[in-house]
Amino acid sequence: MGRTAVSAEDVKLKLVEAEEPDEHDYRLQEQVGFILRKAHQRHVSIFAAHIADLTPPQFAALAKLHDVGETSQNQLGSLIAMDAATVKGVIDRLKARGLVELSKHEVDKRRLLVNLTAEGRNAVERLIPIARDITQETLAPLSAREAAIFMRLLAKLA
Amino acid sequence: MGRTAVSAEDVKLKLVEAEEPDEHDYRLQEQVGFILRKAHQRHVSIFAAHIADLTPPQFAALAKLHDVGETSQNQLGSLIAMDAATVKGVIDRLKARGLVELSKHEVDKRRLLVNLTAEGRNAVERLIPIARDITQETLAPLSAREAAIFMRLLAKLA
DNA sequence: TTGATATCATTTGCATACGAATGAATTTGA
DNA sequence: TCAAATTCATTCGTATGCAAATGATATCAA
Repeated sequence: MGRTAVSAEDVKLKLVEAEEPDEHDYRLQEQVGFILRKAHQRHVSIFAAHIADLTPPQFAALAKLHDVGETSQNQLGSLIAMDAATVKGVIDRLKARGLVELSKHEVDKRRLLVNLTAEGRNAVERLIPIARDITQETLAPLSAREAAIFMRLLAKLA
Repeated sequence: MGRTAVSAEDVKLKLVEAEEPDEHDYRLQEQVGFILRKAHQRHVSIFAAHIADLTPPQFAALAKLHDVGETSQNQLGSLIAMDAATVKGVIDRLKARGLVELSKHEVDKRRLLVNLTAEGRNAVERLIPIARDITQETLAPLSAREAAIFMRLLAKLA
């Protein structure tokens, strides 16, 4: 058989077939959201291996309180990227363990002030060096140069 | 006053003071875990804005089932980085909505096979283009070049 | 001043996420 | 072969994480 006429139909069919892999071929493992979730999971796991009795959000609350001192619950939440409902649970648990204490704002009666207790302060100061190790271990798969680039780009995303 | 004797005590004191900022100055906002958590939060929020009736883990389960076909619940879990307890909840909810169906493995009676229903398959195929948009929007703060670098480094971390 | 808005906190409901314990079924190895 | 170890799935308990509704208080504006 020699040359055969190529109809518009054939061309269309060919194009559709060529598009098909692009259309259906969705690689979950390459999507940023999926990998972000896995990287976060890995970090939480490293954190737990070093600090067994606090979660990352709990430590974040303590570290931020250590940094800024007394604040309202909501204000603290916005400093550590937690909504009101979430921060309440975290603070409740820290309070139950004696690491923070709560008091009412004298002037604005809506506000609930949060403070580190002496024990909470000791805990943060003891844990900060360990937290640095956790950061290091999390970034360990990257060279120093790569880690610096990664942190810059990650910050742009967050 | 002219030159004063400098004791070993003074030098030590000076060193301790110099270390202090390094010791206590822990910048939560610069720690990889904290930013990773925020980046993940942002992604979930973008996802929810585009796909209101499924969560990222639910979509991950559907997309992976679409990719690999029938698998056991645990196997699916390992493919999408979910432990057995978590994947069970996700699959239960997808089943309740008619997007997946379950059956027993003929040979290995321990296994629970998971499959897309016709409705589930339609849903995934409809959503995949939207999921691509979500990936794009998540990476939008980065240039194409930066995004490529970021994905390479993120994959190393996860 | 007072009525509308906004802010702070709480509660409820739902959805991951994971450790630990348990039970059923399968595989391994002595 | 058969006891030990492993795998698959379920359940329980605890901890984020967020939307939505609610109540109390504060601020703003007409």
